[in-house]
Amino acid sequence: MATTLRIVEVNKLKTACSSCSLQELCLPAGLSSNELKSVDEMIERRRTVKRGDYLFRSGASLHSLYAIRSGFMKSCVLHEDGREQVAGFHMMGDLMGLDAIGTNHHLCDAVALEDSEVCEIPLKDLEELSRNIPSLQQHFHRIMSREIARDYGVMLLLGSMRAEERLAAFLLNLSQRFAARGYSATEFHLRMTREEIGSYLGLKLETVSRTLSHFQAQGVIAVQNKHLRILSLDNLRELVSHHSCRS
Amino acid sequence: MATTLRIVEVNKLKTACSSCSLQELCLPAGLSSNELKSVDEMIERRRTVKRGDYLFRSGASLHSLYAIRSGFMKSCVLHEDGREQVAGFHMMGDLMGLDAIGTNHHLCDAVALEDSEVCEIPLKDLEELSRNIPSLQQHFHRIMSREIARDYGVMLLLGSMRAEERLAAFLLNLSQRFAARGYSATEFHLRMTREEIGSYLGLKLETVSRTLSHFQAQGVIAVQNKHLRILSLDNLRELVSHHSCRS
DNA sequence: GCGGGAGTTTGACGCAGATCAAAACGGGGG
DNA sequence: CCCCCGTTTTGATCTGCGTCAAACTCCCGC
Repeated sequence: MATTLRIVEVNKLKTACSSCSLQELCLPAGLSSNELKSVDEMIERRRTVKRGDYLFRSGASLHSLYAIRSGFMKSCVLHEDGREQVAGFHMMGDLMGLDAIGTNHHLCDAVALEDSEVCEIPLKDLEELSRNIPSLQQHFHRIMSREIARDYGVMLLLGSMRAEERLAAFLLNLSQRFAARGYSATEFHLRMTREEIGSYLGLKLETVSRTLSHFQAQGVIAVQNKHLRILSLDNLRELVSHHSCRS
Repeated sequence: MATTLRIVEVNKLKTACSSCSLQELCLPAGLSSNELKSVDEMIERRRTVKRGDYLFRSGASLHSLYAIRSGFMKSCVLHEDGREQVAGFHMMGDLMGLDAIGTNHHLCDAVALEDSEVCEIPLKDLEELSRNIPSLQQHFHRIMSREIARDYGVMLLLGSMRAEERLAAFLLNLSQRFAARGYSATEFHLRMTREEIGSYLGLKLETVSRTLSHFQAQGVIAVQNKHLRILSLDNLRELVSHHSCRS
């Protein structure tokens, strides 16, 4: 009996927000331990998504938001004629599904780029809970707002940067996000293909490949297949703005 | 005395949500008349913004969100090197400032493209009120989510459409939004310059001008300066997808 | 009504990045 | 361990849109 109990406890611990290393990045950031418990109880279940599988599809009705616990995902917007565009790459601590609240239907696909784990957060419960916990409400609003801010950044990138700048900005963004999660800011695996990078950046895969080669020739980065090492963050930062602008 | 009272009442009526024609589009959509009254009391003040003036500037700290009551505005994201990009055009019923909640600082400029009136909504009050009125909370979330959805659409446009498609999509979007507000879907004034359209669409003003001329030559629209008439919504819709794709 | 500056149109030309093609690489499954 | 297919790299060529330039139009203030 005691043994059984302990096992249950351990299992709970393994997946509870209160023991999750992403606590401070994720939805429950800044909550008291009591509040954390409420959030914990709200999580419907943890779900694993195998590489290549869909977490949700465009058009599906919204059940829950998903907090990424581990892994790496992309979201793709679809155009009726079949064109698709990567709208974002998502990693641990990110919340997915925010675009679906407005219509109750997802308007992008979410696909795992490596085996991933997500926490399923029923929207209704989140709304109810955030009515009772002001700091949760506030943090949820901040998360949505940050997504809007991120999108503005992407619009700036797509609308007014040249290929080199886009790619440099993209690498810097990944670097920052890995660093914020305790990983190296200068050395990481690109989980996505060149084509997916290109789609996200509004470029063709050949251009992505050429530009990476070019950065390597300049000594700014070292790429070998999906493995990337940034040799000079400063040079990369310069590349984002100091190259012959076009507007 | 009675006269004075009546004048006050009339003034109040003129600006109260309960008598505002945008009720159903704006923040208080779907509220009971009692709830409407609470929202009304929350509005700090109405403010007018003259053409060319800033409603808020990038970097300024967030005080309030702004609901547009009348007029037309643009929001511009700034790049450190001076480049700027129009991130959106906003009209009556739209809520501005959502991007600032995440950091408490605005990250875009909001500029009036014609004399405009806005309702100032202190974020703190909105958060408090939406804790007590679930349908307000829900609608606020929907509004934020719709902004994210809109941004995804712009990303798709900037990342994978050619010039003609972008412009056609832009005109259709304006058309829908005017129609939703009770104006003509096929005839309206372009409040912004060709350069601003170009900035929003990731094109140069010359390309915007040429493309408009081209649409006119095809008989899809009639433009004269800022006055635009759509001759065939269907043709315009075809232009969005059916032109030689590039991905 | 007239002058001037901002906004728009149109043409000629150039270039960044798309497209086409083909070879090289790499890693997952049998 | 090897084979195969998806991914990546690199080169050659093409093209849509940017750039530069000049003329035209429309307001708005005087």
